[in-house]
Amino acid sequence: MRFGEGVEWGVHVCALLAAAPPDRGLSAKALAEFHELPPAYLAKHLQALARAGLLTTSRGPRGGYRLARPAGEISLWEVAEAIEGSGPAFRCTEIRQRGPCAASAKACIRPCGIAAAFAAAENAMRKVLEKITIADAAMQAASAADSRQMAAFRAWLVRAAT
Amino acid sequence: MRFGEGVEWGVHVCALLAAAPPDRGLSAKALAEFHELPPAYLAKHLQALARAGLLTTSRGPRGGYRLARPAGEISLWEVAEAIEGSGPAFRCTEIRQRGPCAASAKACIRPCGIAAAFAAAENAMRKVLEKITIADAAMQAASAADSRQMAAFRAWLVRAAT
DNA sequence: GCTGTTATACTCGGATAGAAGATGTCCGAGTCTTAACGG
DNA sequence: CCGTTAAGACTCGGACATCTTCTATCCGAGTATAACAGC
Repeated sequence: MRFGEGVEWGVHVCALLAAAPPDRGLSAKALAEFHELPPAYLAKHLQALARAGLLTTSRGPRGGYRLARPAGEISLWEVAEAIEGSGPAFRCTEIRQRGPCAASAKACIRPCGIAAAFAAAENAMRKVLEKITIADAAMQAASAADSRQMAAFRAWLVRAAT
Repeated sequence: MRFGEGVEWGVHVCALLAAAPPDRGLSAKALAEFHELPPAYLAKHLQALARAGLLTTSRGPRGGYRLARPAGEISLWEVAEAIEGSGPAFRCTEIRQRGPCAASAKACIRPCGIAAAFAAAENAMRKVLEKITIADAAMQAASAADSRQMAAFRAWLVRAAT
């Protein structure tokens, strides 16, 4: 059970976009450069975020990505789901209905208890991630940075927005 | 983010072993037959469970697997971890330390806020799964079964223990 | 000087390879059973 | 009739293929920009 690498990238990128001026998009190339990520592959995940409605895109020169909603209204769960897909983590294949002692189909109207347990666990995880927003992540990152890093960040922003 | 198929198999198999007589092991072949699972592949997961100390093995004729502990002391989390591995679901690669605005190593003594958020979410899921035991799963399965299925199960048990 | 047009460069978007992990299968090592054999 | 022993069959254990998913990359489609020519 593991999250793909793209989830980490997606959250960091969204936090970066939250700190950028909202009237101006950041290109995939700039976003990749900021974290030294492979530009083409990051672009793939950015497309997934755009398809999910978390980012809006502008093409052409001075185009790029920006947050589709205020950062406080985008949860970490939405980002993870946009990149990883929306299926449940535990997929019950109903093996109780197979084999020599198969349960009758009538008895299987209620979901399998094991699947229900994992679904409850996944819900608990989802609830935590739904309560944490991109704004929270950006705030934490900003508070952890010293003045030197903040100055470097501002300088990078104006350069990336050229 | 998803659990492998082996986790489902492992939990079902452990629940089955919980219902079997504790003085007598069940072979991998019998366990596979019960759910119509590929025997060789299920054996692989059974080995993982044995390595993790959840099952004990006996070789030779009339050998097989049995629970190493009472079913009420084996949690679903332990089963999942034994099969999937113990690493964290979200692995922070510290991309904040890379790029033109890299955070200083000194500022990174405290863990990344994003990684902490995902770790908290994973802990929430783990806590739920730690509270649910194999005994609970076996009980639910038994209560969902009708009398016909219970009779078939008992008949299968004596045949598998031949 | 202003406006319309056109060429350009920059951006996203989906289609296309490669690597890693999960899935599935096989045969050898080990051991308990069992039955034959000798005492 | 009993103890010993050796063969046999059954079991687990790890090494060996196959396949899906994740990772990584490239080139074409589309658009705002900016230069340029005409008025």
